[in-house]
Amino acid sequence: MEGYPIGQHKHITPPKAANREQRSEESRARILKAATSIFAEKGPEGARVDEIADQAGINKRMLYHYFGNKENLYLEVLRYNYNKIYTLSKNAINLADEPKVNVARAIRAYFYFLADNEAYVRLTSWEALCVGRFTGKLFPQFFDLIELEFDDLIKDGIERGCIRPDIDIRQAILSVRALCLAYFTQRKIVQSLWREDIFSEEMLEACLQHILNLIFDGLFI
Amino acid sequence: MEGYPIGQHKHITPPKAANREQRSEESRARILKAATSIFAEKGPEGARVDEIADQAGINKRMLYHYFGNKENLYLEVLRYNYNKIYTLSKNAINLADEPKVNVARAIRAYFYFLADNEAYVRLTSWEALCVGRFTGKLFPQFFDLIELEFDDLIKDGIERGCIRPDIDIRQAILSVRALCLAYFTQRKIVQSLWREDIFSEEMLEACLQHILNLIFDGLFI
Amino acid sequence: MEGYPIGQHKHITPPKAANREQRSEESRARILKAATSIFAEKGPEGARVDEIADQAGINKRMLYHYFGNKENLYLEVLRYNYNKIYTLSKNAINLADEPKVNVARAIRAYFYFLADNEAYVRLTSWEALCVGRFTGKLFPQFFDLIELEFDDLIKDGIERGCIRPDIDIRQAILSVRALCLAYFTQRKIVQSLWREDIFSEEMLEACLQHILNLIFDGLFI
Amino acid sequence: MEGYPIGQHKHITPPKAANREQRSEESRARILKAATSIFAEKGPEGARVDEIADQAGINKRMLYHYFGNKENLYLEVLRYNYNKIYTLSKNAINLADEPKVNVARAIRAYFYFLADNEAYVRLTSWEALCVGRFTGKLFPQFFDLIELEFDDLIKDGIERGCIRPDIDIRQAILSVRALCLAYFTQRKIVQSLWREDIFSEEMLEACLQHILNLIFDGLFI
DNA sequence: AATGAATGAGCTTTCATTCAT
DNA sequence: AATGAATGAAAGCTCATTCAT
Repeated sequence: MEGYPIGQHKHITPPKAANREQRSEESRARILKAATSIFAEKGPEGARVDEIADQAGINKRMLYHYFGNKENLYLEVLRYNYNKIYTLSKNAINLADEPKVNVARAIRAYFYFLADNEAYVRLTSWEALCVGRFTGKLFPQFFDLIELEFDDLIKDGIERGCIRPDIDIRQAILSVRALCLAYFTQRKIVQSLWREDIFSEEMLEACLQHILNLIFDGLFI
Repeated sequence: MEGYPIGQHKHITPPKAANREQRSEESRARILKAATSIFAEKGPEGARVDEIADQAGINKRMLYHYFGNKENLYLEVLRYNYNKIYTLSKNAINLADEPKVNVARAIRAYFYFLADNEAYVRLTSWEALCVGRFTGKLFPQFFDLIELEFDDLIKDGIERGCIRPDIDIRQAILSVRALCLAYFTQRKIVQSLWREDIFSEEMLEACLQHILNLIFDGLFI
Repeated sequence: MEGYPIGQHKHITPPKAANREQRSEESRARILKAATSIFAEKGPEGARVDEIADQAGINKRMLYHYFGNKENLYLEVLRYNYNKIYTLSKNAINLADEPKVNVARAIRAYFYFLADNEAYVRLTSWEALCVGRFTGKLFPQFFDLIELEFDDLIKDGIERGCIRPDIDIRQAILSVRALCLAYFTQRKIVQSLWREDIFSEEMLEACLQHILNLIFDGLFI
Repeated sequence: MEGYPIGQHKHITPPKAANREQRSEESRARILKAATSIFAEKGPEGARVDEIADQAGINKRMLYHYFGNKENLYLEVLRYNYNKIYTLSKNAINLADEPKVNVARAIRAYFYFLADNEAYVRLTSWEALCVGRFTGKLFPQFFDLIELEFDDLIKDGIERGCIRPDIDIRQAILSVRALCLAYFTQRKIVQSLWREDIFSEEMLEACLQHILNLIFDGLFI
């Protein structure tokens, strides 16, 4: 629609084909983006194919051309969004650092990722609820990866004597995950209870500190 | 519901009206029960009125007679199920005991309530996601009530010097809630990761202990 | 519900039966009244049996007991309301008077009857439209009666030389009927066009005069 | 609808888009036609969407695609049919002619329009009855237009001394309308009373003459 | 005579998906 | 590659009517 950058449309040998491919890629991306926002907002059952097509600005038929059907599109949306967090967790850990530093950094990274990615937060929530009805088979795989990632870290912490040796790693991960997600899954409810703006820098940081304190020291003295 | 005044329940002539009313009440209850299970399972959008009527063993028309429409039925289901936890929380606290004991008892009660009431767990999850689309105005009220309940308890704990004075009560409640719920909202996913049966007595108790440890001491030494 | 008037329940030999009959008659009447107003307002298709029962303050089941079904109730309503006008037309004509006086009196009686009986006006309108779908076989009978009534009057007028001899009686009746009905069938539309209150005494009289002028002299000079 | 600019309609390559648009327009028209006949026959409440779709030979879904919902379709039907008469009334009056000629011509045009457009006759009747329940807001607008149209004509007649000066224009219009409509709204009833075929040329002309006589001279001598 | 509970058929409307170009 | 028109199955809801007391 915006046309080609001037002087570029002759560069690649079979221009039309390349162009087609490019536009095709663009369409796919637009669909995926629209689908992400709508599936996140309304869930796999509430989302309407028409609405997605509309928001993507493409013909509904193309959506079927690229993604087959609604369920498959939903799956693709999940895959697309889950990949984001995977790359994230990879960079958070550096075994050269102290365990506490690593854990704090990983939690911080995760927490702010969630703050920035409402769609991700909601998609995982929908999936947790729709397990068995609408896929729900994708997330466990990612959980496994994360467990793998943290496994070494926590074992290292236990060896170095700074993490309780009786910790169940899976439970620990689940707990951290739950603590971080809570603010964002309950976003609107929480917002209505708090007086302040939850998404202010200070508030987010305060929440994160609360979580870190809890992880490191518990609520009781 | 109010029953007969004591001493009268053996009178021979069964009042016809009462019988009618009783059957009506029974039907309402059957609908509510079926609706609870199906709304919990499939959410407000995924649930089908036909299915609810079928499962309740009544004619769909009666459902509309008693509850007006689907959304209102959903609301009634929420009300009905939320009331359960409200009465629960009322009985958990006894300010004569030590704060730690109170907190442990309240968390335990809450945790096992969740373990026993999958429907409740799922209903709150749906509501968190559907806020603004399908009601979502009911839960905050209950949250308020719980906050009120715990407020005194935690303040008492702070005064007695066994709870960190810098604790934000609302965050603390949110965290405890999140930690307990996590096992059950992620039920199926978790189940697929754990080898053992999550709902075995030992496993449940282990999970609860993990949460209590975390609350009392954190993960780190 | 209000009980029997004190001291009266022993007067008539089989008291209960008489009373029953009386209450039964009362119920029938209440149903008929409610049905009239609702059928008039919403037509045979728009009317709801529930609404009629509600407005009559009786159990829906009784309505079926007394009238069999909706269509039959509708028919009974028509019969009941058509009878009113029949008795009316009987008293309007007196062959001793001059034809012009008779006609004026008959039209006046008819016009004011319509003004007072919105239900009648609307019921005939519905029936005209629903002919073949919901009865519509009742009105023609009444039309016949009226024709009979007027026949003599107009023939008399023709003989006496004050009515055009080439008049088609049936057309004349139809025209008068149409002219009178127009104000009331178009009631709401007309009301929205006129500034004044259509149902004020003066306005009604003015309309009637217009019709009489038209009948006696036409619009043109 | 606007057709191709003259001289272009023989171009060979049939533009695909145009073809599509054409088919779409055709479907819309088919729906409108079927809806007209069924709404006219059974009224806004009695008409069934399924029946309309069937008669139009299209899938019910398209009906909703084009017209949104039943009520809106009904409105569109009214608009479509009311337009016919509007264009009619525009051409009937020519102030160069004598008032009597103009009035006779207008009435004649109107009368035969009604004879040819049973749907129009019935639609206005339904609307008069359903005012406030199903729209009923469209007709008054057209009445206003017609009033405007005739206003000059009748004022002219009064000035020239051939129309009674005390005539209320609105009443006159209402009366003429009522007289003409009567034959057709009461069509089936009338038919059952008359021996002859009402829609024979002679009969129609006789009815029209009766109306004109009434307007010009009244029934009485 | 009177009633509340119950029903099945049918209504309007919605949705994911496919056809034809 | 892209599109508007079309579809059938199913959803939520309503209604006249009957059952059981």
